[in-house]
Amino acid sequence: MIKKTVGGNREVDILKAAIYSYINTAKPIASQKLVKTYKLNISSATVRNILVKLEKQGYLTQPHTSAGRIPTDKGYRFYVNFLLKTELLTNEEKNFIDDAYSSVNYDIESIIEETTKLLSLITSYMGFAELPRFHDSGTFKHLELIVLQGHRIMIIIIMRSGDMKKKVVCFRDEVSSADLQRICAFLNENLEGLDFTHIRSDFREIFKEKYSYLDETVYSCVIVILDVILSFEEEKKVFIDGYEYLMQYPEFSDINKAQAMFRALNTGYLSRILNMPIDSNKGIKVLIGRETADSDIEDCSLLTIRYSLFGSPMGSLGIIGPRRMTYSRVISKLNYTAAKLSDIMTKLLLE
Amino acid sequence: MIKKTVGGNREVDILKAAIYSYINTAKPIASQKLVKTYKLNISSATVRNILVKLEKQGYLTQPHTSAGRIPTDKGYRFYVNFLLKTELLTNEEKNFIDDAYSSVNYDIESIIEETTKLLSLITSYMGFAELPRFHDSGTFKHLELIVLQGHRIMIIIIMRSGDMKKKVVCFRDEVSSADLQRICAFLNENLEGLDFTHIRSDFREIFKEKYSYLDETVYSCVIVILDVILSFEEEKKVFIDGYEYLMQYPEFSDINKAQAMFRALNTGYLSRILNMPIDSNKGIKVLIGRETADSDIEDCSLLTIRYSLFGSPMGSLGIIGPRRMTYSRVISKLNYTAAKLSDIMTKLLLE
DNA sequence: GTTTAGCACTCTCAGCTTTAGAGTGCTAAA
DNA sequence: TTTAGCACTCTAAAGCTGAGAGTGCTAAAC
Repeated sequence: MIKKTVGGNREVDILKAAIYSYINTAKPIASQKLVKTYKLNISSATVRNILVKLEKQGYLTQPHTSAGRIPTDKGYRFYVNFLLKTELLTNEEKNFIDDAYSSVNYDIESIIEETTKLLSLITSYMGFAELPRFHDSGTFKHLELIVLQGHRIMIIIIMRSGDMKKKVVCFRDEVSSADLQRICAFLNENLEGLDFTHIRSDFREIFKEKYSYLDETVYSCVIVILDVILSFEEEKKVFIDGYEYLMQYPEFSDINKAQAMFRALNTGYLSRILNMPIDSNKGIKVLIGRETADSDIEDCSLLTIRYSLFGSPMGSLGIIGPRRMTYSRVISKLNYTAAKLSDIMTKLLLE
Repeated sequence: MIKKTVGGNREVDILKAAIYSYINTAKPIASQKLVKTYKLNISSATVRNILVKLEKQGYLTQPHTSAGRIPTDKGYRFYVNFLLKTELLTNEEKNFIDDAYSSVNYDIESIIEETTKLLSLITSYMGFAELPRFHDSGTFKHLELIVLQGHRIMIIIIMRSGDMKKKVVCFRDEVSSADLQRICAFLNENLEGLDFTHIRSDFREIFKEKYSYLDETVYSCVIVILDVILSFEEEKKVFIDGYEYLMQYPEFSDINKAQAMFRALNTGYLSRILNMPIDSNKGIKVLIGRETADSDIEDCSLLTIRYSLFGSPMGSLGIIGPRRMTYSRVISKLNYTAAKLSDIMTKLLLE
């Protein structure tokens, strides 16, 4: 942490100004420019002395000897942690986001997909969002079993939210069509309206005790289906949009960097990141440069925030952009979008 | 068409060699290089004379006065139409494609998505594929109606193939839950096993006559649902994969071109193209450069081919790459992949 | 009539030099 | 502690140069 000098936090002000300037111009900032642009009442020589100090402390660096300064990861981190001012969205900006959701239909997948488009549109970075994981509020609606070739059964699960998933399983023993119909009817009757927690802890356990007398094939078939239903709780799919936006930034005019980034995103980088626990309690998690822990995207920053249903977090959304990012604007927009999405999704599930 | 000179089609040979060389090197080809590389038994001066002729006819062009020749759109077109030799796939290549499909599950959407990945992997270009449109062979399996907020009803349609679609509609008048249940049961009972053709021409018409006495609300509700079912026949979704591949080609080292291309692909270019009728009866449709009719991708070529179910075409797949493309290799691979996909999909629908 | 050798000409590309100017770090004085 | 002054460093753009790749033309050869 930077020590505040007596009579004001001049060093911090200069660091802030330097980072702010670099974010907006992508050009190293010089001592004299700092003085002029930010009307500092000190000479450029003094600023230079301070810049040397900040550089020694690791907040700034120089691309080459006689150039201005640019922020390091540590600099951005300090900026994000301590210097960021909350930037309020204008009414237009809010309306724009609201409008995007006003015409959305009641299909969770398309809402999430729409969200990624919206995110990249309003931030000009790449937007992403994952499908909700229904912890406790995903309520079972309907099961459909479809017989495919061989022993394969397609299990279709429809949630009350309108969300649905399908999976093909293959039973060891062939289950008769009549048995399947009975199993399907039985499960539909008993699971309707239950959520994951109840299906797991109540229904599944009770079934194990109560129905163990059943034919082995049928019994294990039901257990498999139940496990498939419950497995959806874990499953995630991440939508990404806005590949074209990132290329407008000078840091990606190097085609190799752009390519490396795409490669990382295509090999599941986001899923890995989103699966990590969110330790920050500030809502938004910020990964800057090397903090992304992937050399392919170390020139990027990644911001994620949870959206929630009925107040409990269900999934993440966020953006990826150049490390030099308009953090405060993006953070405000992410906050607003996440809140809006949470709102929409919650309403959607309240039939 | 190029006039064949007496005693052999030397001009055609040279055009072919020039295009072939440019495809493989991305560098303008010179008269002397042509003689040496392709062991032509004529002098470079003669070749130059021929090159001038070919240039006058519009098949070749020069980037600048004292450079070698590169093919024009017309040149590529001639190459593709008349000079292409069918290139057989090696066993390894075939096995690779087969393997990709061997582990696929029985979900149409994921098969198509997998196909796009496969296409970009085997061609090193961008792969795309659209979901099948069930013309006549899409068979209805099950309908589910879910009441959402207000007058909104989510219509879920499951096809016998395991494919499903959902749509939210809003009726003018509120339909009672009991009525909906009755409608749902009625339709499930009567539509099961019917395909689009029969639903449209037989069931829908007969229903109109036979059930016109019904309550106006219920009657129009059924018609709406039927129309939703039938509308799925038209609906398409195009999957794209392999953004990262295209950047390796020198023609896209210009970041603006890469960006323009992504922009075009993100604004529905592919859907527009795929909706156009396929006039060629050769199976593969090739659009070269300007033929793509979009200035954002005029440096690309686009190859599409239909895949089919039970022999009738159901959707398209293809690739987008630089205009300078290894056409014969790609065409073989597309042919094989489309055949394989048709095979898999057809088997999948044969319950 | 066609082909070819020969040659002057054109154009690019990579490398080099030059120059302007942006910006620094240091020093010594305020 | 701050600042003016200045020498120094480095970049980026512009201009220059020579090598070489390749052409088109011409006149002779086949």
